[in-house]
Amino acid sequence: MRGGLVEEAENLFDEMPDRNVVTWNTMINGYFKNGQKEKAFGLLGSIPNPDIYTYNTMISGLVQSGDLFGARKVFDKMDSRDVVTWNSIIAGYVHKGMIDEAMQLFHEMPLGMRGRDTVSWIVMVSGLAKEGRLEEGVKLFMMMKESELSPDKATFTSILTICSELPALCLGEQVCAQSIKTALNHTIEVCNAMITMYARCGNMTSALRCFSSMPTHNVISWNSIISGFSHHGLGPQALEMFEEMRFSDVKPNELTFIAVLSACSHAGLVEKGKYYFDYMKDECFLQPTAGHYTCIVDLFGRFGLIDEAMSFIDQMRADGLEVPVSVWGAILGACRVHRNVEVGAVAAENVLAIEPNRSGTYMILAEIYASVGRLNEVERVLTQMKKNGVKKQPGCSWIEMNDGGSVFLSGDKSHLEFDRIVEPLEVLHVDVELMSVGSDQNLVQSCWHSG
DNA sequence: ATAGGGTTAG
Repeated sequence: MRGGLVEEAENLFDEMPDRNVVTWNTMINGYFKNGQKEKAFGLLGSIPNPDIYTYNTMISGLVQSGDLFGARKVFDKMDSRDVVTWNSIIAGYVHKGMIDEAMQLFHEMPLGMRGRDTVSWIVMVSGLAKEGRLEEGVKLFMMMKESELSPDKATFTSILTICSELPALCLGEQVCAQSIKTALNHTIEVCNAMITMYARCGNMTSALRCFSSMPTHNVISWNSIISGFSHHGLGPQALEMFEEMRFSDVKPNELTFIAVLSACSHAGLVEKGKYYFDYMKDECFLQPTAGHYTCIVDLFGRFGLIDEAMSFIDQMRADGLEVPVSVWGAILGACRVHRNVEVGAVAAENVLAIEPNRSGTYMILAEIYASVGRLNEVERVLTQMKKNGVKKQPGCSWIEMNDGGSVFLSGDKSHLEFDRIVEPLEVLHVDVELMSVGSDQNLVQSCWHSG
């Protein structure tokens, strides 16, 4: 049934001498899995004795084919629902990004023995996380622990991912400890989530320890550790891991090469970057995506090879590919660092043609003009930005500490401890300036800007 | 026997 063999399943089904409700349900599920919604409804109309599995299959099939309201109709008509019924319809709302509606159903569903279970909780926790409502996800996870349900490996995976996005090392380490208690800390999905959590919280030592202690690795494990090193500017270590991966029996995928190419970019390894790009196409038969082109253009551009980056764009066009906005963005960033006014103007024009409402593009272009003293042009760009009704949002950052949080807005000095906070920042700034003395000024600046 | 969930980039 799975591999597109619907017709064969159909024939078998038609010829079966004694079909029972399980056979019917399996057939309905198969139709949905093969995108044949109408045939599924056809069977539903002729099934002699539908049971709760039949309706649950309909709900999940409709949800997965994107028809939430069709699923809701089935849900409303049912006179007895079980926990799977509820979880399926809740997952449907989550799938559509209607998280508040999902939450309402989560509160309405029955509690107790056959009611709200681990799956119900995790659907809501991961649903909140998908919408970026990470703190609410954590709160719900805490509430789940207060109930008598114990987390399983999907729960750990999901909450560790939230920790990596916040990021929240303390909570992440607590969750790791809990997973050890339940002996789920060696399952591949939980380990992969741990690697990402440690990496994104800045602890590559623990990330590597976790990776090394895993019994087996899959492509996600490798991608997680490689991109972890890459993210921290540890290009050589990232490439070392990739070379190790080539000796394993796990095949790299598109994401592996995003990590590898951006590692080359951060480490300034132009030749290696070119080599891996060709290796990906010619040896692994992977079609480069917009993301890969962006990495390679970023690699050239960061190193000041703007002409080479531009000829790469020509090559893309010659291959009949659209030049994605991210590629022009990479060129623009390179022109800022290397003060290339001519190409910078072209890149900005191309970015603005696709995304006219991003204030950052205007600001970078103005900065490029300012850096070479063309103040009339600076004025012109800022006027154009205003004319197009684009407003620059003030920069904003926040930090949470033991006794509460603090929010900072660019230009705002109203924080009670402003002076005490700014002092070490100024020391840091002086340190960076000192670093640039006696070394290549441009290089340090490029690191600073691309931070 | 048949139905519901989780992991990798920027």
